[in-house]
Amino acid sequence: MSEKKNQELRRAGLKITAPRLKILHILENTAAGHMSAEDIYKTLLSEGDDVGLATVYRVLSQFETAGLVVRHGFDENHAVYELETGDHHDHLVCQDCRKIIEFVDESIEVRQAEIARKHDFKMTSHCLYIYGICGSCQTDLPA
Amino acid sequence: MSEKKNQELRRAGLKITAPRLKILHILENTAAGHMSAEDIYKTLLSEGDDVGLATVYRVLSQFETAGLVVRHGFDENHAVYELETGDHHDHLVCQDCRKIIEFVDESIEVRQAEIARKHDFKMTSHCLYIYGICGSCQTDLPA
DNA sequence: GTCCGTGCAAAGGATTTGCATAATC
DNA sequence: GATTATGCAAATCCTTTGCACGGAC
Repeated sequence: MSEKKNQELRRAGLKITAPRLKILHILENTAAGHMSAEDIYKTLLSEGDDVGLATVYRVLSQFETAGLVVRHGFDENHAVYELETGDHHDHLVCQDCRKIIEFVDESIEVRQAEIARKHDFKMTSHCLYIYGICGSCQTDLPA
Repeated sequence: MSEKKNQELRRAGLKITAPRLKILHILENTAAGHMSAEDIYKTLLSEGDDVGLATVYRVLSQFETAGLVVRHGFDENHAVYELETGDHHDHLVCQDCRKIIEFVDESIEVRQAEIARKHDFKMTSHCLYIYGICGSCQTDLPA
């Protein structure tokens, strides 16, 4: 059943272990889409799994190196991770509820490449974060 | 002579003190344009000034609150600051020499506003980092 | 003189690392 | 059975905070 996950790990050159499978599973099933190491650790604990926080960090780091997950620094104080799905996208971040919405805008992508070229930069990656207040939080705000 | 700096501090509601004037001076005269607290601390020490690192952090934090400087998180591990000049701009970051180039692209700005609106977000700020290798570092790279 | 600012050292939070044990292949 | 993973605790890095003293107004 989780044969797919086993393959993903093997492909990444990592042994199949319980912590790795569980973390992969959590990342695949999170509603939030983006989780911090601490979030994942708490989820594991709440599911009765005995995994150390250090292991969570180690596994996430290995996953990142293997290209299974992408790490983001929306928040200065802690990193969040999401599964690498192959499609690049940028993020809208609600500063109130921390909700994250992904989007892709081709014209921005094109302009970025032009800007890098104009400045003689060989672009390796880029990230665009738009911070704001999402619709539901605007509604919830005190009048 | 540094009467201009005195005014900036007063306007920010901060008393005129040696550490504040010195840090303002360093930020105004840095070639790099963007410095970390540690960078500023080391610069102070190298100039023979006896200022504590904690003070550097405190002053930068006050300056940020006062709108005198802007803080950036290019690097996950430490914040960098630059003087607030009033004009918004985004950044190209060389991953090799850490050089930072500022740029503004009106069409990207416009698209961002549209995207926020489309998702019913009230945009408060945004940041776009393009990471890559700058021209001179490309040349310096081993063949 | 009062209040704010500073230096130092200690505290804090996120992340990493050392080491002995335990699991995978 | 050899090698890689894990858990725990200690260590690190950047940044913040508590406190007593010194300086700005």
